[in-house]
Amino acid sequence: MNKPQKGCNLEKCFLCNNTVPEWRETINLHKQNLKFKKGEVIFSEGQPVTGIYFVYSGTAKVHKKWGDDKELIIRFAADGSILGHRGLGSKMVYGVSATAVEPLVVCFVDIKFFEASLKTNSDLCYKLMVLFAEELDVSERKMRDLAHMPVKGRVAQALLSLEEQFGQDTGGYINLTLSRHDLAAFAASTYETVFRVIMDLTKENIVVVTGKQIGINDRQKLAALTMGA
Amino acid sequence: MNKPQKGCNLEKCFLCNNTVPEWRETINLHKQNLKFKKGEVIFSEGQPVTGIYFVYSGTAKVHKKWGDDKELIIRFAADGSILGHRGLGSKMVYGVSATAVEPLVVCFVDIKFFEASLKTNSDLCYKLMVLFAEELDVSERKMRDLAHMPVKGRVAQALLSLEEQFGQDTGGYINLTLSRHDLAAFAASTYETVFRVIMDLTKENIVVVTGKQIGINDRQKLAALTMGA
DNA sequence: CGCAAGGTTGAACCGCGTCAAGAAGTGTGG
DNA sequence: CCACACTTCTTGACGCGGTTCAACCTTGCG
Repeated sequence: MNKPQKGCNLEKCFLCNNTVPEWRETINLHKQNLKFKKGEVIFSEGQPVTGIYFVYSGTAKVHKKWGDDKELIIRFAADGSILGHRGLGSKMVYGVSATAVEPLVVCFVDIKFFEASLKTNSDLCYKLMVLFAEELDVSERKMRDLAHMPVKGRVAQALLSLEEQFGQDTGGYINLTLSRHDLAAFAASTYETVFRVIMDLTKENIVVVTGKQIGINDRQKLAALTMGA
Repeated sequence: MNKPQKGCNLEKCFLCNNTVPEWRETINLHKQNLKFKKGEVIFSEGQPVTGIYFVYSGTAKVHKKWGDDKELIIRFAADGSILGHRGLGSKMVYGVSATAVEPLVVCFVDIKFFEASLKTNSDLCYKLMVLFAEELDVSERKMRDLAHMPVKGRVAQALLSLEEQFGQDTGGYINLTLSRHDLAAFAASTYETVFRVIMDLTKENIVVVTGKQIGINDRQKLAALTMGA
């Protein structure tokens, strides 16, 4: 058994986790652990693809720009998530950006090596393919929501999915502190509108707000706002 | 060389095309050619997954419902496209519906057999994975467009992508006759609004309309409407 | 203490979805 | 071949949801 793994936490690494033990030593030769501070950019839309990242700890937002001052947050990547996997395929250019929203530790794997791993390790490839299928499913649901769901529903949906992904802290608040700007970008709306919606939800006792923390009181009612599907 | 292939057009079949020749006979045992008339449903959102479809000829829309009277068309599947591949993954339920918009001939492959093929044929699996990566890229771009692009831009985008996918007929019109309702659902808007936008574009000499046919005159100006990215 | 950055609120504007109603096609049966 | 019903097209008016702008009010920080 090869020891330190350069700090790699096997359970959280899609690559390590889906390959035979004999490969791990080789993998470690091609891995690189990286840290990012809050706000730091991991990679940017339009950049040539260099590799793929596995999140060990912290959180990153995956986002896409519109013009100079608008963005849409596609998803958040936390423990165990993969970043930059859309760099596969033909174009070899990142289609999205990734930025740390909480201090982030990732494992970087060179794209060439990752591609080679996929081609030789069919189980890894299959798992990744299934992951893609699931992400596509989510993505298409979101498209429909964006097209037809009013803002209040989108905010509700955003809060629910954040709680589902990050759980709650000891106070019952969603265990991710997000700037209101990010929340707006995630709900595909504007700062002011999201502010007003959250205020509404507070008055209706559906959510509780303390500073930047948001907690969900009435999941039932929140979910009702997302109906129509 | 095994002959008829039950009518399978190898060049257009992702499965046949990405597997070794020795497999083809086996594949043919698990294949089934099916025809659908315009308007017929291939599969529906929420149905359990039975298999995967390869389009030989004709066109289908892939769409998702919102409430009872609204839908969003995610994409169109034509020659060589795959339908129902999102049925992979864990849920085993179609997340979208597929409906023929032009008389359709498809090849149906049982999901169990397809999964087995993917697991034994790593090249096939890799190709599908790359296909997913590309679809995800498109899907995420569309999400951003839905969030930030005004209707006129989305119609422009819709027309450009339709022309790119289907080419033009002898008269220079987009080689797919689409009901205005479908066009609206594709541009994620309403019948009336799309009507007005198309009228605008006609007045500006950017597009030409004859009956249901739509032709693009000025790709430059259309593309300009989609800018902001 | 003062300035900057973000939070809070009001008001105006406007894109576009909705409704309604008439015109123009399309089909069907007598 | 016409009468009738029915769908699709076309256009106008209206109003709501949500973005935008701008002002004022906090809070943190050097």
